Amino acid sequence: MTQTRGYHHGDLRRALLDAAVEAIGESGPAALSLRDLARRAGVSHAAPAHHFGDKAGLLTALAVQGFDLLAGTLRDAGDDLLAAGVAYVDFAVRHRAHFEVMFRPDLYRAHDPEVRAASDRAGGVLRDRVAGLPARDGGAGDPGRDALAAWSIVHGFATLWLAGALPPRVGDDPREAARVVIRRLFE
Amino acid sequence: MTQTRGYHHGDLRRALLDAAVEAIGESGPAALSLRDLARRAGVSHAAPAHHFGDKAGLLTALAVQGFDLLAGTLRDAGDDLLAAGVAYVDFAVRHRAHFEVMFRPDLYRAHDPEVRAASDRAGGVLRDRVAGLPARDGGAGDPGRDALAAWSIVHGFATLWLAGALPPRVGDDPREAARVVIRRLFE
DNA sequence: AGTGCCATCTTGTCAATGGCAAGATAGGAT
DNA sequence: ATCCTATCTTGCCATTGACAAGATGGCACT
Repeated sequence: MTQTRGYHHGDLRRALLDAAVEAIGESGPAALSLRDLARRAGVSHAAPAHHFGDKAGLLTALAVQGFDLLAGTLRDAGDDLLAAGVAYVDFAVRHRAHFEVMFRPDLYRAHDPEVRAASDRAGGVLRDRVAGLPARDGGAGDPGRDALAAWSIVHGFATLWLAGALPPRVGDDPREAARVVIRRLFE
Repeated sequence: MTQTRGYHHGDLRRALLDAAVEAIGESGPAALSLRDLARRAGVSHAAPAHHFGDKAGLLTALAVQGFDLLAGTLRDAGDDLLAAGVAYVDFAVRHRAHFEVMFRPDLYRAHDPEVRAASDRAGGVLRDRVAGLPARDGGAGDPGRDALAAWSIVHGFATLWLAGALPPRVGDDPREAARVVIRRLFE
C-alpha cells in the first residue's frame, strides 16, 4: 500500500503531508523545503507541485487537516468547557506542526474555502462549549465575549508554551498547567 | 547623518532594521529576504552580513529591539493591570513586525543573552502589574498563576487578532475589544 | 485483448536567495 | 604620514521554488 516502488507512488499526497509534519516538527515551518519533502518521500523534486501547486498549496492542505483534527479533538473532549480548553492546549502540543501553520496565515491561502469551512467547524465546537456553560454569578455575560475570552486564554497559553516563553516553574505537563490557568476563568 | 552616499553608509545597522520592519509588515517574516533589505538600504547584497552575521542574527536584533519596546510600552501604560493588558495588545498591533518575530523562536537565536535579558525586562513589568492587584474575593490567588492567566489571555487575543482569526463582530478597534475581553478576568 | 486518454511523476532549466571568501575603501589612531 | 581596522563590495556556489516539456502507466472504452 505505502510501498513506494514503481513509477507511481500510490499515496504521494498523504506521504508528503506526513513528511511535512515531520519536517516542521524538526525545524519549524519557516525552514520547510518542498525539495526536502520530495526526498523524504523518495520522489523527484517536482512531484509535489502536481498535488499542491506550490508551497502555499501544501501548507493550505496542512491547515485544513489541522482544523479538522482540532474540531475532532474538541468534540471528543466532551461537553465541558474546561475539558475542551485543556484539549485545545493538548492539541497544540501534540500536533505542533499543524498548529504552528494554522495560525500563520501569511504561510498559506487562508481565504481558501476549504480552510474557512474547516476553521468554522472547529470554532463552532468551541462556541458550543461556551454556550453550554451555566450563567455566571454576575448575571448576563455576553456569550460572544465569553467565547472570545476562553479562546484567547487557551490560545495564548498554547502559543506561549510552544514558543518556549513560559518560565520553568510552570512544569512540563501542558494539560495540568493549562487546567490550572483556565480554571482562573471560573473563579 | 542618514545620507547614504559614499562608501560607508553611516547608519546601516539601523537602516536595515527599519527596512526589516517595513518588509515584514508587507509580507510577513517568512518572506523576509536579506538581499531585499540590502536593496532597500541601497547597499550591496553582502553588507548585512557584517552587522548581523546571518538572517537569524538580524532577527535576533529585531527581537531584542521588540522586547525593549514592549517593556517601555508596558511601563508607560501605568500601574493598572487592565491598562497594561490593553497596551500589550496595542503593542502587538502597532509593532506587528516586532511582535511576530519575538514569539517565533525558530526564526532567531532565542537563547542569545541579550534576548533573554530584554525578554525578562518585559516579563518583569507584567509580573509587577499583576502583583500590584488587590487580592481577589476568593482570597489567596497564586500570583504566579494570575500572571500566567493574564499573560495568556492578552497574548492569545493579540495573536488571534494579528492572525485575522477573530470574527468581524469583534470590531476594528483592538484596544476597545481587548479591554472588554480582559475585563472578563476581574468579574 | 487492444487502444487511446489522462493523471501522475521525471528531467531539465532559470531566477532568486543565503552564505562564504577575497578584495576595496575610508576614517581614525598612532 | 602611515597603519589599521571596521565597513562595504564583488564574485562565487549550493539550494530552493517554480515552470516547461517529456516519460510512464493505470484505466475506461471498444
